[in-house]
Amino acid sequence: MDRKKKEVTIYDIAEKLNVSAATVSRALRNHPAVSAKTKKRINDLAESFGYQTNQFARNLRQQQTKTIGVIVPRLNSYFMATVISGIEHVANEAGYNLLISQSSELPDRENAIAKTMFNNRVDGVLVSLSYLTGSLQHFNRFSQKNIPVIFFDRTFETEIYTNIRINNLQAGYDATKHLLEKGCRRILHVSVSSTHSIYQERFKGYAKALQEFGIPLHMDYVHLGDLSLEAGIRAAQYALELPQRPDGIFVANDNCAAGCIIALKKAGIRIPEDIAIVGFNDDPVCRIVEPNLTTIHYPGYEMGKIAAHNLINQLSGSESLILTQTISLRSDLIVRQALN
Amino acid sequence: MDRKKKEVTIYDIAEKLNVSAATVSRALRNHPAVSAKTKKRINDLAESFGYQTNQFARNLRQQQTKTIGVIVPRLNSYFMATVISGIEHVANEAGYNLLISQSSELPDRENAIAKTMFNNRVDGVLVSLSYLTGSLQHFNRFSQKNIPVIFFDRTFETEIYTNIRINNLQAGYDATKHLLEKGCRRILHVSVSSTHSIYQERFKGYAKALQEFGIPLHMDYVHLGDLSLEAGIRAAQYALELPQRPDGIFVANDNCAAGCIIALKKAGIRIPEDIAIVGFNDDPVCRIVEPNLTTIHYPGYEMGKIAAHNLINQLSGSESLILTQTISLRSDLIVRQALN
DNA sequence: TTGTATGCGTTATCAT
DNA sequence: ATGATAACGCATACAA
Repeated sequence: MDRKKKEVTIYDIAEKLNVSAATVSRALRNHPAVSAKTKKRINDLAESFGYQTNQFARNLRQQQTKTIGVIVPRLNSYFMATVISGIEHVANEAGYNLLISQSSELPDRENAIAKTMFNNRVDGVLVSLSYLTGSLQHFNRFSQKNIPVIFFDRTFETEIYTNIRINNLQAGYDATKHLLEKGCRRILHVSVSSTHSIYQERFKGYAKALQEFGIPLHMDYVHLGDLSLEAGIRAAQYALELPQRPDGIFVANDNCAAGCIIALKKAGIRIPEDIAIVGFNDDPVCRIVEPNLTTIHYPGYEMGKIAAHNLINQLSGSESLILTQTISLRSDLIVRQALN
Repeated sequence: MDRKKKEVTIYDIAEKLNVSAATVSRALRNHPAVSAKTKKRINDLAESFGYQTNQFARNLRQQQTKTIGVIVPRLNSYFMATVISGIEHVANEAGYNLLISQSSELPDRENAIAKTMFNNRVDGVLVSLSYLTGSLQHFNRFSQKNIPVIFFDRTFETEIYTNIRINNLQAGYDATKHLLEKGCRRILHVSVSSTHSIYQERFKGYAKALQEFGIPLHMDYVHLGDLSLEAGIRAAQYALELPQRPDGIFVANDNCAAGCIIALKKAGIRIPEDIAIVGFNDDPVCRIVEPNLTTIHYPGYEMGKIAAHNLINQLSGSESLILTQTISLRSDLIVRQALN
């Protein structure tokens, strides 16, 4: 390894200044039990030496890494970028680093990432699950060592971890009710075949709204795909092939809704006059697609901040008992498709 | 720190098996100088103990982290997600971890991130710069310690680092020439006020195409913003206020181009009949906006793979000399707005 | 306020 | 093929 030069250590500084390494160590961390004068001498020399603390030695000694692992299904959505910004904001302030990885919606990748992060001794983990993750057992390794794991957005029913999400039932209800109030009576619900309750909750909200309006629930009016833009195009085809064409569609994701709109318009359907559409997330695409998409605003940035806060609290808390809970954030309907 | 249980170490295994820690260490790493029999005994016990190597101790000892830092301006673009996927693909295969951070286009954040990564002793760094980064001196700390840094996409002219980019001049030329061939004669160029040559190169390509067609270059026909969707809307207003309304616009980013299209259509302009538009990147938004956007396809995934490959080669290379170079990837025009 | 001594868990060197 | 030992750089308990 001839590439790396020798590092400057606290011993080098100590020797030069005729103090002990312990004092240097303390001074560098601004420990109160060091005189202002020595602190200054030490810090000045450290600066001029270009000294950098060796995090490994520190980690090894302190048994903690000041690193938080973040596992998300995909990095390429506006929503995720927003959540991560929120996480970064809080983590940086508290002096934590982030180790970010994407599972690409692959449960196996998710497992591999969890293992890697575990081996790298992250202090805690923030996770949004892939669609098809069927169990949480790959996170057992963390819980066994009392390493906190918090799930956000794509969560899974659990007793032992904290979940942070929005009230998906309410959101699904609001979205569907909006369509009903606009006069829609045959509402298609486009979602994903996922193991996560959040999609089931959105469906329940949909069902609840229908029920309130005395409209029977038909499973023909529930179409499952992968919520991609392409899936939206397929959903549109499905909608048009239905014996009774829908007059409203509630899509569980904006990009998918955009695909839907495009395909429907290509088929000569007028939006929202013939079919009104509501999406989910409040992605920038809502303002690009025409007509602009009515959607559920999802507080991604806040979710990220809250998730990080919560995790860091658990980390710094003296409590050995981790209190698990479900935190629910508010989400609101944003109306954009003017009808009538 | 009562949260953490005591870790299992190689000593625990050694003691139980009546061998030395050195042997355990070797066996765990599959070192040839350990008999198959002992290897098996050790690995079996390690498994049942739930042993995990302590990366810090290893890092401390080996003076390397097997971690690559990735600094990007923003995580919320399809393009970046694609590049990162490419990086991850290669890094994972080679056993490297990724430390990903976004500068949010803030040079100060970029500097802070670089510092943090440096302190965390990343083995190497992959960077796409923020718009306003004016110098590369915050990366000096890396070069001083012979830690390789590679820039991709948003690069800066440099003699000491490797740059990976597309041929922006050619791309700008292709985009503009396409408009010219479609009959446009007053072409507005919308870009960003950035310190990076990539935008200057695109501009040069634009200028070169104009020249070839014998059209004088007017700086009134170059509009600088921040390439956001909103900037696109502003650019559209600018275009409409020009004494001679443009009949073509070459925008250096798809999202911005989408904003442009939306605003122009709202003003009653027909696209591409009145004004034809070409974007840059081949973002999914190209297929959502109407009419679909003609653009430059940018090989993000390949760029990510090449960047990671190159870095890892430098890392594992026995060469102490790092050969800096500029790698140029091919990019192609994708025509979507059918005109005539 | 400062110093001494030790351990964190691993790996490399040198013996055996 | 295996073992003993030192070293990586830092932080802490304890002593002074």
